[in-house]
Amino acid sequence: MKDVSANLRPTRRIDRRSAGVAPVTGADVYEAALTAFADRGYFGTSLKDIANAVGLQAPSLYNHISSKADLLSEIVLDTLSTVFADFEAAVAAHDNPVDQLREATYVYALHHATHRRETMVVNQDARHLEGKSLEQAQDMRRTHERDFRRLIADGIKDGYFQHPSPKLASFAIREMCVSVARWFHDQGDLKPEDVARTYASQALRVVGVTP
Amino acid sequence: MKDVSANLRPTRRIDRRSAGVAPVTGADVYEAALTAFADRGYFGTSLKDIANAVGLQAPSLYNHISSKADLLSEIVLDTLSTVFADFEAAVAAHDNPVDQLREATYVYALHHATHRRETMVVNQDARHLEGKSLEQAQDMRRTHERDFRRLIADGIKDGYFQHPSPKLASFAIREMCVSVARWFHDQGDLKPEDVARTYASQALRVVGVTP
DNA sequence: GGTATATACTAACGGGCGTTAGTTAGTACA
DNA sequence: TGTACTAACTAACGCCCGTTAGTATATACC
Repeated sequence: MKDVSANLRPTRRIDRRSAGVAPVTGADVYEAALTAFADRGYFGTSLKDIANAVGLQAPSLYNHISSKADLLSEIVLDTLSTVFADFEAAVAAHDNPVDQLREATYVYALHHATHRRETMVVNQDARHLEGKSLEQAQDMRRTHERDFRRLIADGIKDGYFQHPSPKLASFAIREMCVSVARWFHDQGDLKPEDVARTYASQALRVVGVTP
Repeated sequence: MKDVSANLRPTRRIDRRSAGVAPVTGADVYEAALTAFADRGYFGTSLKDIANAVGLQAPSLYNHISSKADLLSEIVLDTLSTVFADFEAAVAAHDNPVDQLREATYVYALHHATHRRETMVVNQDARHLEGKSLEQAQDMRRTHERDFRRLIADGIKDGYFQHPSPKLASFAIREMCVSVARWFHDQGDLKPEDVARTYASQALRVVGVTP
């Protein structure tokens, strides 16, 4: 590049370094990927999309990430482990199935309202993980599913709940919470806590508990 | 191609026409696309994947389809219009909100159990439609959503249901049905009708109706 | 002031994508 | 037997993808 007039031509793309702009961080990239993946899906998002969202050229992303797949697995595994930890804490905080289910549903619904993008990516794109990341994600999901169902099955067995099928009750309750991420919007009239409270009471209704 | 020994070399790909195999139909392609899209998503599926599934080379698909996008829009619009028609019929068949909601939930859950692939594609990939197809899909979805919510709102207003929010009740009921497509399997112990019946009664419980 | 490091850039690679063009094999019918 | 049509094939196009290589700029520290 010997063109000395380069810095005079306005058609030239500006170089982020010469523009006095703060450098992009790994967190910025993570954030942009989150938004893009949630919006258009993992395969519907290119690295160029993500780079443009943070004001970089695509190859510059590699100063912050190790691959596109790694970005996805970070999002999915972070989210799943948080969700699972929340569930365990909710159950441990109470000593009867009614309060345990109410609290577990509350934190599950709440998380899907307060972390819409993360949970949408988990539910849409976790299947596109590969290798060890996929296994880890599947393990966490299975464990959460098993424990949630067991909570309901025990509640039925001990007479707290009335329902013909722990399996169906568990799927229904969990999946109605999951879908909160699909329609909830912060600027609406409802606060995440309102939604979570209503969903917790819906969960109890599903298993036959009426206040 | 002047190689006269071509028909002697076993490494050569067989030509479907010379193999005495029945020709592929448009329905075959539709079916294969359905399975692939449901499994790996629209962007996760290549035309080569679909072609291989029916035993063709990718360009041969164009004897049966007009484009990949068209294949998606056909699946999505077919499914949405069926689902919406089912809902209308269910409501029209009864004259009180309790029976209407029970029936509407029953057919909605049933369709998600009996047409898993179709409904999964709708819910995962309808957003990737473009132009008029996207608008049509959004319109149908919005109408269904509005009518479902209105059914619940009216039921609350007239004292049949008890629930603080028609919006939340409607989302919860609809989305728990949608998710049936995600876990239901035909070879399990439950029949689609069993699941639908249980979900219908769960829906009534959500709005405070106890049998 | 010199050097190391982090962060950015451009150029380019190999590969897969959806799609089009042009050709060939089998079938139905005059 | 000749002709038209359907359904298949191969070849190839232009484009975008994720990623790597190599280079430049700004900053932090000695």
